[in-house]
Amino acid sequence: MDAVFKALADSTRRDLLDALFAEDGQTLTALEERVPMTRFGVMKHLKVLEEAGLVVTRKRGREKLHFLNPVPIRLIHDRWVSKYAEPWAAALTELKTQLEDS
Amino acid sequence: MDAVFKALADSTRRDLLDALFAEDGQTLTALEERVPMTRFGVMKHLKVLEEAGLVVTRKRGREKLHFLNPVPIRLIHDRWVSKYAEPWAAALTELKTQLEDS
DNA sequence: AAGATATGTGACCTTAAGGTCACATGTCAA
DNA sequence: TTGACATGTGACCTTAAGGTCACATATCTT
Repeated sequence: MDAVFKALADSTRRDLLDALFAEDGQTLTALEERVPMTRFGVMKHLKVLEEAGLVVTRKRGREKLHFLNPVPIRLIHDRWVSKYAEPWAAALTELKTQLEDS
Repeated sequence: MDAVFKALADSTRRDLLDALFAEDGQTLTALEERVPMTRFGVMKHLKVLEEAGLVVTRKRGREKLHFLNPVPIRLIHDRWVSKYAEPWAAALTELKTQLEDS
């Protein structure tokens, strides 16, 4: 899970995930144009995302297609974010209840 | 928001947030004991967390009390995580519906 | 077969992150 | 008011992250 957090820490990588969210299965060359960086930088970032399980790939001839895998984000949501986000929602609910009672 | 992602990227900092989640308002010396590191390392991490808005502090005499602020995590949940997590939930719901229909 | 296209690898550079320490400041308590 | 306690600051070191490039390999196309 640490690898996922670390992967999400870089804005370029989050942009790449956004690009794949908008259009899945893109090739390296296609992704390169979405980001102000050379092909090699993008490759490194994609490797980090892949090793974190956030991106999964498939080769088609000489091309490498990149697909978004939302499962790790989902896991972080369930096992981490919700822990901090839910008490907030609970507090709001309680506040709402108190307001309605008054 | 980038600062929040970067702050969450380090496991020591996540441990510190956990410690504050378990017991809010802890002092630096108290937090130091929860983590295998000198006081100075903890100070740096707390500074990062504070600058990201994840921790808010109050001074009481010579002590500095640290409080967890869940709002940035909530924002990341709403503006980022949910984007990737919800389609997954939607897919599960759809699958569930299809199974029930068959 | 040959050139164009798509991706891979390793070396390399620069900067910043993570961590420690010597030293300094502020505050409490007897 | 002196010593113990809590925190702050700046210098310093080491490692890794982010990025580029020269070069190599694989694949398509004609």
